[in-house]
Amino acid sequence: MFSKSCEYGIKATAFIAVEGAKNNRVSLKAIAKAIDSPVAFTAKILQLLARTGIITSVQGAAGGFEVDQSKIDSITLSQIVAAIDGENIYKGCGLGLKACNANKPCPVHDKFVIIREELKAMLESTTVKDLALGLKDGLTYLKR
Amino acid sequence: MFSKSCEYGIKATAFIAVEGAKNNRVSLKAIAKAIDSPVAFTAKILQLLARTGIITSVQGAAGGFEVDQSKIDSITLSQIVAAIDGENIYKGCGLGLKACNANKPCPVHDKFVIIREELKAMLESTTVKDLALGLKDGLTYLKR
DNA sequence: TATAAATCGGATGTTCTTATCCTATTTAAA
DNA sequence: TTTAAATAGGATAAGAACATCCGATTTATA
Repeated sequence: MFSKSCEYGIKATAFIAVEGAKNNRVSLKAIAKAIDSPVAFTAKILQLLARTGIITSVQGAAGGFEVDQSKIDSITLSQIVAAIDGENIYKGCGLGLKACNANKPCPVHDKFVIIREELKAMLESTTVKDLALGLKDGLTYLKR
Repeated sequence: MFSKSCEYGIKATAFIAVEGAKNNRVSLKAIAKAIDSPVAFTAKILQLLARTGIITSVQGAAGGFEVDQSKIDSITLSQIVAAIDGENIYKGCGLGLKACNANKPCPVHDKFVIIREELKAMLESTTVKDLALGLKDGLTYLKR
């Protein structure tokens, strides 16, 4: 469904948010360990998320990554996915046709419209806070 | 959502079904032209679909591809997708975790279960006949 | 029976995603 | 002010997906 980059990005953001709630700034290494991802590759994704403003990076010794605690209610899964994979997952045609729309539908258009609308609604209504809540309480997991 | 191979496979099957309803056996070239896909690459996908039994291939002069008209009601989108992309789209975890399930859910598990169930239901309930109907009547399109 | 049209399938090439490596820069703290 | 710990980011490598090439095989038809 999502690219591996995107999966890492979602997990990383969730982890950073949880630790942030405990006032812990987390390092790249700690993130990669927590979400079981390759360190250097994860760095690229974190840089991208930082440039997009979804997370904040702090350079230098004792540096690391944070998510603005005042924003965890407004940053959505949709924004993370858009930053990494683009919006094609829930906007593009199910058969990859550029000209596909209600006026010139592909054979699966009507069937996919419903799914994609729901996917979009779900991504837009799920916040970083939502992701973090279960994690914080140990109800959900990030590994394997 | 699907791989490019899968998109070609779905389009090709739909096209073959429509022509089959008119008693036309279609060649690789004709298929690639109709669905605007690379010829040799499309050949591989058609071979795969033929091996899986979703379509039938006829070798030699005047050969080509067909779909058994008695099966167009029972062959589903789900089967085409499974043959080409596997079942991970609607079975796998949204974050790519192998151990993710209701007992050990990832942070997006509950949100995705609903979407994936609907996607699965949609793919399983959409038959080749469904795909072909709109095309036959010129209501849906395969190109661009 | 020879020919031409078609699929089959192995080998190879290209492009994109994923992953690694290494150096530069930043910054807290000794 | 030096050191060490950390992110930034360019360069490169490995792997998978996408695509092409070409010879082998099959088969209808002239």
